[in-house]
Formats: sequence, structure tokens, C-alpha cells
Amino acid sequence: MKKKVTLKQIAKELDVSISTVSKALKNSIEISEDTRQKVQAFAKLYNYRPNNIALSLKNRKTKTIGVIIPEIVHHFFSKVISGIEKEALSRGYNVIVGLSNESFSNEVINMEMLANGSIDGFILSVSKETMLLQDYHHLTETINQGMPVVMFDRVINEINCDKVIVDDFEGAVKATNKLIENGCKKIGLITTKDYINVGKLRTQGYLKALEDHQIFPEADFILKVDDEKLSEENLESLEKEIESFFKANKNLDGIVAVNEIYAITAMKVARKLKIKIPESLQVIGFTDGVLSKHAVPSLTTVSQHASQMGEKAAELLINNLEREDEEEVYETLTIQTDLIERESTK
Amino acid sequence: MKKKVTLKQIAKELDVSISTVSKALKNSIEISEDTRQKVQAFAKLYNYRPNNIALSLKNRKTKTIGVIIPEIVHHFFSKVISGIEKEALSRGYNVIVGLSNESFSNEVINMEMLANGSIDGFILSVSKETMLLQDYHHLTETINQGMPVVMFDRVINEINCDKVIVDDFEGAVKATNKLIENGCKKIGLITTKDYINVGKLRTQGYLKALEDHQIFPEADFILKVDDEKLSEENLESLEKEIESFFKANKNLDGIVAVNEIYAITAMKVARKLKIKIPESLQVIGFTDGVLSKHAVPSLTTVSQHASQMGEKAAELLINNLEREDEEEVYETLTIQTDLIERESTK
DNA sequence: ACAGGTTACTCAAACGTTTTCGTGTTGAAA
DNA sequence: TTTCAACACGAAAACGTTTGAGTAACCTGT
Repeated sequence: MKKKVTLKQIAKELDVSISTVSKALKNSIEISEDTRQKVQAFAKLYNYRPNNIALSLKNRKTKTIGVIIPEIVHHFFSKVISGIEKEALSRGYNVIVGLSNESFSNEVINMEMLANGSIDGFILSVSKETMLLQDYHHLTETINQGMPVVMFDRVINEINCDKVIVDDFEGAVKATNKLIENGCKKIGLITTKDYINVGKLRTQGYLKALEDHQIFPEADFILKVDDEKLSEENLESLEKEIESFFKANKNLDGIVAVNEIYAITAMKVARKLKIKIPESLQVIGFTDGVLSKHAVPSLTTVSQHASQMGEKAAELLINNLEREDEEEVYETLTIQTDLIERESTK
Repeated sequence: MKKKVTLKQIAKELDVSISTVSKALKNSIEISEDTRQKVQAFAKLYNYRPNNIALSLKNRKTKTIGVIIPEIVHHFFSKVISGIEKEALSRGYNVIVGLSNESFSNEVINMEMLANGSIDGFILSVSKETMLLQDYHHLTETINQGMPVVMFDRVINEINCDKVIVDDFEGAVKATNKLIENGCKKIGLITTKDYINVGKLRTQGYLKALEDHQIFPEADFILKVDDEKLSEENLESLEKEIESFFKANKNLDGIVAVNEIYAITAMKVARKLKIKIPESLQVIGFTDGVLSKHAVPSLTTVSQHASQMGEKAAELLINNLEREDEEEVYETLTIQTDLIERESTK
């Protein structure tokens, strides 16, 4: 077991100074051809690699970005991470991942752990609890300390930083329009409570599309599900809720659901109630995950281009990190959605 | 924007030495009550936090573990990561994630990026390409340099290190036994090519269960799919392949599939061929992901307890890192599987 | 022969900590 | 008055690197 070799050891072995070794390895013209080759040969032999930590300390930058997300076992977020990782790798950055599990305190702890020199900047999507509590001191503090932050998807308007968001409003408009074009007259919406602004925006988009087509929005056609129902355990109660929704509104011919689970569950309930998809009910979901693709019938869905979001977020952050001038102009990038048509619509 | 404050700045401000500040903050008895309070008050006011990088350099440990996985947009792997993260967080460690995208060179690059001081140890699952090429020099080298490595799921027997594996063999036995108990006489297997040892082990388990029940294994009942077919793009060709498999073996009454996608696709094809599940065909998959849960009918599956795998792997690694004595006894932990019964079996 | 210039190095500081050892100032015991 | 411990603090090294400044030794031109 040979431990990592350092400049100091090479210097000692070759009987030169540490600086000479360092410069020789960097092909400095200060060093004679002779010593240079000797040092480089030795370094290669012992597989010398500069110690990242020492470099980080010296350069006051770690070439590492911290990503804080609510959860990772989730198609959207893991896709975003893969986008971040891709961009990061290509620009020589590492990615540290912190999971908040939708908890405010976890989010704070994770950020504090990383904010003390471990990383150069954050990419994050805040937890539901943070949105609910509206306590953003950990965000403002890190930003005030000069640490760049890029927020994505679940962003907070009051916070001044770079942001990457999905055009949720427009996505919902597209979805609703599609149903209207396909002849739907009574379109239901399955959404979350309003404090999740993603759900809120999609609801607004739905309403806008109806309005544009002079369709009167029936309050009864909107089902606001408690988002705890998203968790795997509460699947049954979600089913029940949707079932009564369908039974209360028997004439629905279209459904917009603000996420994949709601959409899939709606289809499952429809099947149970012998409602034919897409013949008598057309369904569109959000988030183009595995479920949409493999469902039977496969689900028409609004794709959010999660991977692209990740790439853009990383790009924004790294550009910011590597910018010389310190002008603080914050961008908000909007990722356009695409409607991916499958079998659940005509 | 107030930058992070350092010991040096506090020392200067309070007109004492750096050592005094450091000691005062650590409540050293060497420091008088008076100065101690003064320093601590000042530190609190300016929200002093020791710089992690400096600590890492000094202590020669980063309190960070590197995780290299083939891909992250995958229920199993993301679940493993969440397990790792959970254990790591509770023990004060950070997690750096590297994605190989099933590519050998990406795996090597990622490991080299991290092996130079950035992390204290690795948790990894090797890429398919690495298994195919059987080139493990990057692994042996890192281990030789004294960096602890824990491999999980896709492990390499020749490499001497801690390992956490799923009892794939036993899982397949359980699945196959279940089908036999449920009255299946002609059980098909949809698996991968043999170089993926996970697929290999599951195939062996399937064969063992048949043998135990004196059922002669028909070669025709085994479909070995090129694993490129797993990728989203090749879904159709996967469907075709399974369809001809079904048509060639019309009397199959049970299917064991070595992953979720194969199982779900098999169900989809069965539906197309008007084969009733579970009445005339029972299906069991592997990996208890979202698809299994939300499929219609929901899929009976062998759960691998991915999260637990992650926790165990992290535990093994951190224990190793924090162990004083340097005895090198490597463990191989086997995570037992559970059969989760749903609607796709009787 | 000597100023001036090049060559090929070495020194030392810096990044931010921790920790061992050293030291000046007290106060008390002898 | 001397001696010695207790007290409170500072200096410096160490982790591994980079880099500007400093410095010998040699060469060149006049």
C-alpha cells in the first residue's frame, strides 16, 4: 500500500526544493530542461496528483457545487441532478448532494454543513416546509456571505438570485388547450393546495385556457388534493378522493393533473369506473417520468425538461463563479414545456 | 455582504493571538474566563464557523464520501443514494455523487477527480462497460493507495474490499417458488445477457427453484434480452422481442422478469395478446419501484431494500474510516430480499 | 576586468486551522 | 528575598500547494 506522494516527498527524494518540483511539473521556464524531466519522470512513476484540498485552501475555491433538493427518489429531481452533474463534470466541478426530505430543519442543517468552505455555490429547490413556513433566513444569509445561489423549480420570488423555472403556467395552458381542441367540454383539474406555487401556477394556466375559450370554470371541476396524498402510503386515500371526485362530476371528459401520480391514479380510477380512455375521458399529466411512458394507456404529459433545467442551473452557477467582474445581475431562466402526446388523449 | 470571518480576523480585532482565539472557542482551560467570553461573544456576533477546507487539510480527512453509480435516474440507485445520504448525514459526512453513465472511462475520470484528497472513501457500483471490459485497475489502484472502498450491487469478486449485495439468487428462488406454489407449470424467465452478474444470479435462482421441484428447465422458456433494450428508446424492440417470445411459447403460465421494465413490458404485451393476468399468466418482477406499485394490475415483485443497502454501505465505509486499528478484514453483507405480493399473481 | 544580464534555483508567505511547546507575569510558600 | 508553581497567553509548526521575490553562479560584451 503506497500512500499518495506529495511535492515535499518528491523534493526530498530528488534533493531539490518544493518550489522547484512544483514549477517543474508546471513546465515553468525557470527550471532547466534537465531537472524538469527528472522531476516529471519521478512524478509520473509515483503517480503524483496534486492534493485537491490543499489547492482548494490556496485558491479559496473548491470546484464543487452543493445541490440541495427535497428528495432524490423522484424522477424529476434525479433527472435535474443528472443534468447538473453532466454540466459540472464537463467544467471540472464536483457535485455534493444534500437531501432535505421536505424538511425545513434538514435543509438548514445541510446548507450550514456545506456553506463553510466545502463548496463554491448552491443549486437548490426548497422544501415544502420551507415554503410553508416562509422562513428564508438561511438563504439570505448564505447569499449575503457572498455565496452564489441558483434556485430551480421551487423558487422564492423574494430572494434575489439566479433562478431556473419551468413555464408551469404555459404548460398548463398547453395541456388544457389540447383537451379543448380535442373536443373536451368539461375539463377537470387535479391539483395541490395553493402554497406549492408550482401547483398554483398550473391551476392558473388551466383557468386561463378555459377563459380564452370562453368556458366557464366550474369550481366543482377542481380537486385540490392534500399533497401528503402524494406519498406512497396514502395512495389509497388518493384513489378514494379521486373516485368521489369522478362520481360527483360524472360528465367530465378531460382531466389535467398537475403531476404524474395524480394522472396515473386518475386513469386507474377511471378504469375501475369503466370509463374509457381516451374515448370518453382524456387525461394529461405533468412530469414526463417512467410512469407516463409505461402506463397503459401511456400518458400524454407536459414534459418539463428536467435534465435541461439542471444543465442550465449549473451553467448559470458556474458562469457566475468564474466571472471576473462582480456585477450582480440575476437572471431568471424559463424552461419551456413540451406536450408529449401519447395514448391517453385522442 | 459580509464575508466569512476567520480566526485571524477575530484575533486582530480583539488584539490577541490566533491560538488564543482558537483555544477560547474550544473552551480550553488555558484561557481566562474573561477572554474566553469576549472571544465567544465576538465569534457569535460575526457568526464564525471554522473553515472546512482548512480543517480537512489539517486533519487529513474530509468527512466526505464519494459515491459512483452508473446512473441516477433509476429508482434503485436513487433509493440507494438516499440511504447513503441518511446514514452519512447522521454521522456528519457529506456525499459527493459521480455518475458514470455506464461508461468505463467516465467511471475512471470520476474516481480520479475524487481520489486526490476530496473524499475519505468510495461507495460504488461499477458500470456495465467496466464489467464487460473486466478492467479494474482504477479500483485496485485506489484501494492500494489506502482509500477504503465499498462496492454494492454490481460488485467484482476479484476485488478485495467491503461489499453489500442483494441476495439475487435467493430472490429469484423465492419468486419462482411462489409461481410454482401458485400452480404455474410453465414458467418463463426474461433476463439479461450473462455478463451482468445480477442477471446471471437471478437466472441461477430460477433454475434452482425449478430443479427443487423437479421441473425440467426448457431452454426456450428463457429469454435473454440485450440490455440495451432497457433504455427508453428501445422500448419498442423490447416489446417485439417479448411478443415473439410469448408467441413462440403460448403455454406459459408464469413469468419471472429480472427487472421492473421487463416485467411491466411483459404485462403490456400480455394484455395486447389478450392474456389475462393473473388468471392465465402470473408475473413477478425485480426492483420494487414506482412502476410496480402503479401498474395495472400492480406487479408482484422482489424488493431489494435499496435504501437499506445504501445505509449499510455507508455504515461499513464510515466504520472503516473511523476505526483506529488497521486490520483489513473485509466484509460482504448480503441484503435479503422480500417478495411483495400484488395483483399480478394469484 | 567588471558591470549587467541570464539561468536555475531557493525562500518565504499565504490559504485557515489545531496543538505543542515556550515564556512572561503573578502569587504564595519557604 | 528567593523559588516555584499556576496562570494566561503567544510563537511556530504542520497539513500541501502556488508564486513572487530573492540570490547564487555563470556568461556576455566592452
